[in-house]
Amino acid sequence: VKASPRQERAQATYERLLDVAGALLAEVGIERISTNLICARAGVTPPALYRYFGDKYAVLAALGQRLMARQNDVLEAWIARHRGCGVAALVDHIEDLLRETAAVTRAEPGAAWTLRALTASPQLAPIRVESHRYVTDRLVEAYQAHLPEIDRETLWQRLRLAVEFGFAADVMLQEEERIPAETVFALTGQMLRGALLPAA
Amino acid sequence: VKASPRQERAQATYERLLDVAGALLAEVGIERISTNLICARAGVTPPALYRYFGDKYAVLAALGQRLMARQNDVLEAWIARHRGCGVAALVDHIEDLLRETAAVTRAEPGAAWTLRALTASPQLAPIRVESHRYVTDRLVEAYQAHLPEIDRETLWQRLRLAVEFGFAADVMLQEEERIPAETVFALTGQMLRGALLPAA
DNA sequence: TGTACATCAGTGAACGCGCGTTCACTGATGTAC
DNA sequence: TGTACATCAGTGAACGCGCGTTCACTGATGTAC
Repeated sequence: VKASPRQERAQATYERLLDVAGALLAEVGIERISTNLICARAGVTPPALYRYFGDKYAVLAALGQRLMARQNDVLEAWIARHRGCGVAALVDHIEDLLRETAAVTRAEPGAAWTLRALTASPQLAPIRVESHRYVTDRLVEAYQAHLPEIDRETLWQRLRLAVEFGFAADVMLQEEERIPAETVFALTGQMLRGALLPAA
Repeated sequence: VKASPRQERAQATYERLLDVAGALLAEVGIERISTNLICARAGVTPPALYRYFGDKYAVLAALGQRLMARQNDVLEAWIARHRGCGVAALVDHIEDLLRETAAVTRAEPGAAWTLRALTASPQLAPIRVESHRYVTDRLVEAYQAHLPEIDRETLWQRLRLAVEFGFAADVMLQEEERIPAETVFALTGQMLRGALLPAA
């Protein structure tokens, strides 16, 4: 039964703790990050952290959820933008979605490492899987509206894999500087279209 | 300056330490695994571990390298099998490569988690990137032989992304039971072909 | 084939340190009258 | 507008535990003659 931040100062502390946690994931990794380290960097004492988070994993979970929520906002906006334009628009503008999602990841220093940590920890992995499934559901919804004749499960599977690859590309961006970001978007978009068009 | 195992017993101990480390990565994750825990599970005392490994990361690095070496063996065999058959064979049999690589991952209990840990730790990530680049180089070599007219860098970038997605699919296999393995292979193969054929 | 010695492969026990977490408390902010 | 009180947001200091790692040593295996 943890408190949620009610006052402005508290809200700032809460967000700062998450920001610091993300930065530390990038610096020392999930295997070396610690609550004491997060607190020290954030300029608060440990009990301040435990006021808002039940334990260490709750911090990382909240960090991951905050990041994925921001990415989902991008997704919702993208879907809303192309929903009325037929399935061709949804397929043609995949690159936009990749680019905008990548912008969210790039904006936060430790975002890519947060996503990686979310994959690597057995304790956190379900959070990521759940989010990817949610994203897939929303995409299925958007596509199915224009393609009532397609088997829903088939569409789900194709989009689920597309989501996985989309995030894989996102996370690879900063890691492989031998491929320009725009090339990654273009190639990934091309691949995903290849998997979606036969269904469409 | 660490010893390498010379006698049979030592070799067995060395391999057992890596096996246990992989299993523990799956059970407790990279953020909770410890040398003491590995040793206890392997039935040896800590100095036995430090006889062969300089520190904790050396264990995980060796584990990752052993796994990726096994996957690379599969790759070499696959390339050798299709090298003489023209580029169509290389493109058509991508699913075989995915299937055989996945078999290696499935054979070892913690293999998928080893790959995830290798991505999530800033200390270990370079090992994985290097291996993926190596795999890409070998593939470029194989493809380029049949396609001398293609820009080598373009080919490299396409294959690099294909490698990333191949491993992403591999790691997703056990995590997303809503997609059958064969469907993952088929869809992934289809996507990768989509990115390779325009170049070919 | 047997023995002496060198090398290899471990054990037993502990070290200092930082971990995750908690207790009892103080200071800051909001609210009622 | 000022004061009394409730609630919120932190601090200071420490806890026990397991971490990564090491020292000095013993037991097992290989080798030379």
